Amino acid sequence: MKEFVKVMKALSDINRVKIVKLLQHKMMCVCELQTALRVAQPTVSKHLKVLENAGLVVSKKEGLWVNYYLADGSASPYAASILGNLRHWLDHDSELKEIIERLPGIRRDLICNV
Amino acid sequence: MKEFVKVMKALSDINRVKIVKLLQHKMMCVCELQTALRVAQPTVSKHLKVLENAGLVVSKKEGLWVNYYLADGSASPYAASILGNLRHWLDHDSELKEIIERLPGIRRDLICNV
DNA sequence: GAACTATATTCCAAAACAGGAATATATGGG
DNA sequence: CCCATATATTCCTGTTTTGGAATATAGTTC
Repeated sequence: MKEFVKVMKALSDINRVKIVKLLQHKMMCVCELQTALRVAQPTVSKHLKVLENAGLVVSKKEGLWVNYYLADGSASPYAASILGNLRHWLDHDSELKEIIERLPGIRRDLICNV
Repeated sequence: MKEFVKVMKALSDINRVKIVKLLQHKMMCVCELQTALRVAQPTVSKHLKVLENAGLVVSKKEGLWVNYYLADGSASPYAASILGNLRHWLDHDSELKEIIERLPGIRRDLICNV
């Protein structure tokens, strides 16, 4: 029950849903997500923590960056199921489409000083 | 997006999830749910409003009572899908099982002065 | 229509939540 | 070791959410 509610809670914030939908396209680091969502860096970090805790995303530290990926669902059957649904849900959301269009230009090598 | 988040928000409260799971067994009125959940009557009414607004339950006024049923999902594809999953999810939750056991004894004709 | 009753609404207090500024942590390069 | 940088954490503030007490509403019965 608690696990289920945790997944629901994680997806009951618009920015966190956006993050999940963005990660469907490619793995992203915090600074890329920050640019995509136009919010402060700590805000993104905290949302990612909630999502990871619910088993919806996973992180992999790679050098100075932390890359975030969609979870495979093995951590939570609820997360797995909703992630499956979200693969086709919300694809026509205008707010989301606007971000997806900007996505190709959002690259860490342009945001950071690589 | 807003519709999806609304469904997630509706199911991100433990008492509301309990209500959905209880309605899988039978339609119930407010006073029966109140007894089942052991919370105040306005609390139940408000939770039901949130669930109905998300397309997860429907209400039918019948005399002095208002009966609540699981929605058929026609109001929201997100609600429909999650309701489908919830049909088998959480069946082994202990907190929920405790309520289900009490369920046969929770009848409006015993609670109210019919 | 007056009394009763099941439910909804309003109002309030406590708790949880979201966002950003400031700060801490950790990794890489000199 | 020191500096720069990407991310995490802490702290604070404003907002939302939850729950119950009090009240309003609507339907039933007499």
